[in-house]
Amino acid sequence: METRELRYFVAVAEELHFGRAALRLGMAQPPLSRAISLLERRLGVTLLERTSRAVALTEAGAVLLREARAALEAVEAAERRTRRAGQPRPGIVLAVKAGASSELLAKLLAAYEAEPGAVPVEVLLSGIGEVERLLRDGRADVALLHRPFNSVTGLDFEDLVTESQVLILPAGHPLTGRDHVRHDEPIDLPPPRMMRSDGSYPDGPGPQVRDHAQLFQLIALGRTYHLAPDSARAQLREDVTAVPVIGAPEITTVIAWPPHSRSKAVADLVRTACRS
Amino acid sequence: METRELRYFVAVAEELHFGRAALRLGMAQPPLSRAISLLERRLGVTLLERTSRAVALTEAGAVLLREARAALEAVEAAERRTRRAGQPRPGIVLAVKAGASSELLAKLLAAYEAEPGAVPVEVLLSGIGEVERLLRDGRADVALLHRPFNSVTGLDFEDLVTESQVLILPAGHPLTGRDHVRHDEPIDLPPPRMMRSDGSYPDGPGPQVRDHAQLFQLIALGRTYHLAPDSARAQLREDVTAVPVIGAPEITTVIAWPPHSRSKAVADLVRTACRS
DNA sequence: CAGATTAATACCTCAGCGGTATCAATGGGC
DNA sequence: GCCCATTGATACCGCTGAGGTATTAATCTG
Repeated sequence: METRELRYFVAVAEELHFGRAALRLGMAQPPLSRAISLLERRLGVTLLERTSRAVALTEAGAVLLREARAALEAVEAAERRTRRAGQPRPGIVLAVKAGASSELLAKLLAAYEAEPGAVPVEVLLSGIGEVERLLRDGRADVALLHRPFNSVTGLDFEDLVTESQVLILPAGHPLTGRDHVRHDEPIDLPPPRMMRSDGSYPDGPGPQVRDHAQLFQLIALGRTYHLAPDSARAQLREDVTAVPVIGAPEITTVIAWPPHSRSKAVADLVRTACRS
Repeated sequence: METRELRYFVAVAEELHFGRAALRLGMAQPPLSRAISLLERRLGVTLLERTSRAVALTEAGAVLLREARAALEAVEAAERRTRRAGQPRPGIVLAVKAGASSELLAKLLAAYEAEPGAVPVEVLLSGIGEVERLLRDGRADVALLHRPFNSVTGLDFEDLVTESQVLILPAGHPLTGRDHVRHDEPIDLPPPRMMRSDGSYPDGPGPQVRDHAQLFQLIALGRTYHLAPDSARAQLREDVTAVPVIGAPEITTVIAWPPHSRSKAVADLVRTACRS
């Protein structure tokens, strides 16, 4: 199977419409139809159930959609990482969830840069829930993220620090008088609805949130709240307040990397991180 | 990048010889040379350092070799899993290290088959160190393996049972009189040299071993020893003996699966395994 | 220095990929 | 119930580009 075929199939499977998929791929509909049916013939499997009015995925088609996405990400990753490695002075890209502990990051970078053989580290501040994708598709080589919030599925990782959680509330909120809240206490604010990596938002009450700046703005305006690791207190704005939460699962900051890409630079950075 | 280009590059990078690589790919040498240099031009990166006598990988070439192998495995996995899913009665393939606990396996299979909606499970007994590869390239959907012996790098897994280790020795060996040995005690036999997945063997003393049957044969002959989980005692031959080891790391049998492929059947099997 | 080895270049052929025109099937509106 | 819009499939054509053969250029060896 060629990546071209996979790209075609993913487009059709996502659009469930040959015309729109062809448009998205910048080609005409007939060759796309032909390519898909050729793919089906070669695999010996029906991927799409089509009537002349509608297209639906078969069971096998759903499997291929999942697998093809993963495979295409791996190919993209190969391309990106090779391009980076070919640069005159290749560095590594460290993805960090915007809003993660900046002291930890600063300490890590300082410690690594003091290492012999350190290469330039480009820090990529990434949006909510985007870090895993960056690692998988090769835009980043290594990342700091938070368990259990971020999924480390398919990644290698080492624990760095474990912290308790704090509840971040508007200044002057009734709960800010308390010295702690229990994790199961009801809060009279709706939870934020964080943007997913595909740009959609979960359903429910509460404001839609695209990034951390917006989140804190909304907290300050009294529209929502947020749970964060304890270290976030150091970088809070004046108009929001943190209250420790007891009974909530602890948050572990981990350093993660894609399983097979253990370049020396990544290995060094990981080792440095684990020592400090 | 197309998978064809990746296959070409991997062949050249492994052979470090355009002629042999072309032979392996079933094509002539000139179009292969051209394809590789076109790939380099498109990536804007030199992948191979060639003189008219020899070919060597550049730094970037080494990166692409690693990444391309992973990407090609993902594409192969997509193809295999889709083919399987398109079968009239698609089942799942469970890879088990030959020599792993057969009681656990039997119990798991029995429990799963009693589940509503269970699909046929094909058990694939696989060689030493081969299980991870089977999962990654789509020949298996889920596997039983042993931490920390098998690496679960890039896989999702759940712990099943944890056991202590036993030392497996020829019947009549002096240590078999003892009721335990310490993990750091010297043994007057050489360790077995297990075949690696690429067919090579580690250096050192001790016999080369291809599979478990051969291993136990060699133990019975007094040529080597073996460390195994406690449950292995149930399936020992008459002519070998197990002695508990104390102080050694425990062996955990885990059920593992590739991170993104959570089909319902795999999820059911995993849930069943964790409950029992 | 001659010959062997090996990658690159020149040139040719044709498979197959994509485009346009059209058909066939289906569902909705009146 | 009939017509038309919608949508995927088919037919056919043109051209890009992948692969083959012949040859050259460069380098190592005896």
